[in-house]
Amino acid sequence: MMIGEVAEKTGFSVHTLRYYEKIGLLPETLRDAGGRRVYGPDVLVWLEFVERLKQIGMPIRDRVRYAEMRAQGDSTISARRELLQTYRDDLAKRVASLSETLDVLDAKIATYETAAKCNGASR
Amino acid sequence: MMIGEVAEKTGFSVHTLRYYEKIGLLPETLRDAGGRRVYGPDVLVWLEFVERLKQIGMPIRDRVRYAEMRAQGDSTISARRELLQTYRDDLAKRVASLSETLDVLDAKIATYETAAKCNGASR
DNA sequence: CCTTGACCTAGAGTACACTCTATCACCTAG
DNA sequence: CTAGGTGATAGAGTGTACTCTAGGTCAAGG
Repeated sequence: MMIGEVAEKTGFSVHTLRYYEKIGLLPETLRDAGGRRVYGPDVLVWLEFVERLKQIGMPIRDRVRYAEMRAQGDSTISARRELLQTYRDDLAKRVASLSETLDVLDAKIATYETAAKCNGASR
Repeated sequence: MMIGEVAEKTGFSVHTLRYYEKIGLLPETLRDAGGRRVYGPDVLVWLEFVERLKQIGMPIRDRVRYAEMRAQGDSTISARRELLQTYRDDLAKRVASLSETLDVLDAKIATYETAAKCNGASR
């Protein structure tokens, strides 16, 4: 796979993919004779996971840290577990809080609908 | 209430509160004889809601837009409802996706624990 | 051959949302 | 009456995470 295809499949832009490689979030890839990056299919799985880490609000620095540990192999497993655990617990709280906000929004929207109806009826 | 007290009660910094006023996210407040802002208790309720809008990822521009509509009164109710509805629907999707990610993380953490145990047993 | 399009690098620029600095005014307690 | 704390303004600076530009290489199709 060339970089354009990876971009298309993952939703990251070509620029972003090169940027991710530069900061160490993606491993350095093989190059073809012309110096162009050639990716294996594994990168898609990894990028999908990175996208998840991004969506839970893990800052890029920690994503890089995680990527570096992953590259170092099994010796970093417990550190990786701890890192994920921290974000997992945080995420659980955030999901709870967001669910609550969902209810608040629904209530607010409901009052707006009532208000609109009353206006409509009275005029 | 002076600005410091509002900051303490809401968790926003004094700087941020003044910034919010400048961009229109907070209404201009009354001032005392010395030119200092004097807030009523309502501002706490509003700021709590603003905080929620922030946490669901509404960009500050839309928060300001919402604040401006609110200040304009009842004529903007349906526009406000629409704006909230958009973010509500988005939020519902995000909550679902984050719950999924929570499962992914739990699974990952579980495999790390298994890996650690196996290593531990073999050594 | 030459154009088109995908790729390359290094590095500058952007958007967002604050966050801080410098410098000043005012009030209260010691 | 002065020191400390809180308030004020305008505007500069920061951190995060991209995003884009300039200037170039390379392979394939017309």
